[in-house]
Amino acid sequence: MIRLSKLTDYAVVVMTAMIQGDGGPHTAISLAERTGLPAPTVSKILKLLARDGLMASHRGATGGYRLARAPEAINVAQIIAAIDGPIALTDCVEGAAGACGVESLCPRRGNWDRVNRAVRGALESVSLADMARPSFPDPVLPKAAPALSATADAI
Amino acid sequence: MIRLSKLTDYAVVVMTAMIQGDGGPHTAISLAERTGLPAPTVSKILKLLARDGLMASHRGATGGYRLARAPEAINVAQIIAAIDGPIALTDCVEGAAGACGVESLCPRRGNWDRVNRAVRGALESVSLADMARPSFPDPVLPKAAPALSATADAI
DNA sequence: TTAAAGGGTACTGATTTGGTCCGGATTGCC
DNA sequence: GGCAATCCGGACCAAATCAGTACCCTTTAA
Repeated sequence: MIRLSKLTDYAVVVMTAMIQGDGGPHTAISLAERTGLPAPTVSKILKLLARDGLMASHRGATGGYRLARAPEAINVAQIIAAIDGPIALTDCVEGAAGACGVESLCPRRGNWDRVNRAVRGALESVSLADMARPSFPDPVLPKAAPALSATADAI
Repeated sequence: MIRLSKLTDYAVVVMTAMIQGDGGPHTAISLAERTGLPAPTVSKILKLLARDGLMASHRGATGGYRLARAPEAINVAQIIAAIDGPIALTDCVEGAAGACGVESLCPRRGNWDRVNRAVRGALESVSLADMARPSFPDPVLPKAAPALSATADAI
């Protein structure tokens, strides 16, 4: 499976929890309590998100975090980039010559880039607001197959 | 970054090498020599691909592997599925209740599924033939500046 | 019958990741 | 204006996962 770091999953949980709260700043502790995640982990996630400008942090006694933008203006690709770094499927694009071994086959690098772009576009099309919206009854999903999500995941 | 296993990358290299050879069966050894990859690793990859029906294996003294289908009929999603298993970004869809912690936030699970479908569609749209085709207008930049590729990878 | 080649299993090492801790900075309160 | 409480920031450490390797068995053509 394509592994998306667990931290990224947690990040969506934390950000969703912030949307559901009031507009005031949220402390790492309060978010940890509400999500059930360990406090240091939440703190780490918030730090990464703030570094990439997705969060606005305020220090001091009455400090805390709050979303830098509206949930509709934040997409999944940005969250993944903040936690896991740039979205790329292979490290062949890193520029490391030794990793490839045979350069004659390396032109496929351009094709990997095309795949990366496609995946990135798919991730950018989903906003944080979409993730927060329950939408569980599947009213809008086109082909859905709701209860069979496990089956749907298999290729 | 979204980590795609290195084995999958190697699988594309090996399959590309098979296309470039003649129609006859390829042994794991010969493919290892041509790609520069370690022989046991190539053997492991070929075994996985054969198990999923992407390769046709022939045992015995003059045996070897050959593509089960035309390169146009094999897409990247199938290769990933053969090596890494089903394509899913999070293990929240696995059905493990303990992993989520708070069930009230779990409705986002349905949204992750939508993201998974989008990514899967992007991967299915690229065939092995596409990956083998150079399609590299700029053959110059074998190992160019790492800074360039890094910029291209950034969102 | 022999040799060559795929198929399977188990083990080891390394890389990545998740989790934890401590120091520095800021602000409200006395 | 000083103090103390609170919170952010970076660094460190342990565990899990994964890539890679090696060995042995089965199968099949020569």
